[in-house]
Amino acid sequence: MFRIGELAKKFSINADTLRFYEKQGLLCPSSVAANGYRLYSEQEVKTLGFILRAKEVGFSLTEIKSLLSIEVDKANSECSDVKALVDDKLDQVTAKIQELQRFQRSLKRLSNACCGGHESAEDCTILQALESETLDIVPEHHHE
Amino acid sequence: MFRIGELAKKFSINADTLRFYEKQGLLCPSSVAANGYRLYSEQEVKTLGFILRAKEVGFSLTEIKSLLSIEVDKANSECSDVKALVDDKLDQVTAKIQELQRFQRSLKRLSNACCGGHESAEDCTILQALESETLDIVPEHHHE
DNA sequence: ATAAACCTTGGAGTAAACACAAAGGTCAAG
DNA sequence: CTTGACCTTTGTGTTTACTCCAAGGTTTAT
Repeated sequence: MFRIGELAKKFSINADTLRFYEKQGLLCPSSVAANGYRLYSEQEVKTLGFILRAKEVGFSLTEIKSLLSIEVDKANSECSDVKALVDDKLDQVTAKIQELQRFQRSLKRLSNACCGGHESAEDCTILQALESETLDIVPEHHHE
Repeated sequence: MFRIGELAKKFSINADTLRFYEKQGLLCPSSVAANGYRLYSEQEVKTLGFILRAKEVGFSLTEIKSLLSIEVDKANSECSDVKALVDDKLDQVTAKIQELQRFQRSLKRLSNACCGGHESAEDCTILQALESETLDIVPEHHHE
């Protein structure tokens, strides 16, 4: 059995995080000692590993709670339940990537259009684009 | 001159958002009427457009504040200042995309390994992978 | 005169995932 | 017997970008 600090150290996380997960209903100690200390068994070690791996692939704590509720009651759950959670997450992640890629394209376009030198920002193409209603790059204009 | 509700409507945003931007130091009304109503001029219309376009390319309000402080003092700023903000943002966005793509790859791997059918979750490859210390897909095991 | 549709300020609430601080109990070592 | 390293609970703070609410003043239309 592990005390909270031991379990935390084992996974390089904060003991507060374990208390937080407990409050969120993700990971409860298997027992509590007479002195009030939380005690965790090998089962909780496994579950915590599960939680942290689920985090590694992008699941939120709420989603992990859903995964865990299936995990503890596998017999009454179906593959499709699990896969649905993964596929929902996949859709979310894909949508977010697409949004960020739009940002990335726009930012690259702005960056490439700008000389980035010590010239005055008065003629900066980036600022001009942000001023333009269409976010367009204004063609270079040479002063005579 | 526009009252707050008029300006909000013009840009399809909430009047509360304009008050919020004001509190954040992004957009102040050009004057206040005798009755206390905020009044916005064409200049603020332009600035609000600038703010919203900067948001469209992914800038946070804090970053937009930096952009605006350059925008209002172009003469004493350089292209390099503006480009640095864009390039910093580009790096952030790129890093975030990479993180999400790692999630995406893992999630796809999990999804593809799972039958997603009405089989019991007891043999679900997704759960097995999350249980495995290495997040590996466990090869299919047929019961005899 | 009154109702609707504005406007004001101030402050609270939301999500996410913790980190941290305060005040105090517990335990092993020296 | 005291020190230090644990542990407990409770509650607050962080970040971002709003959104909403309450209580009240103003304006416009009928």
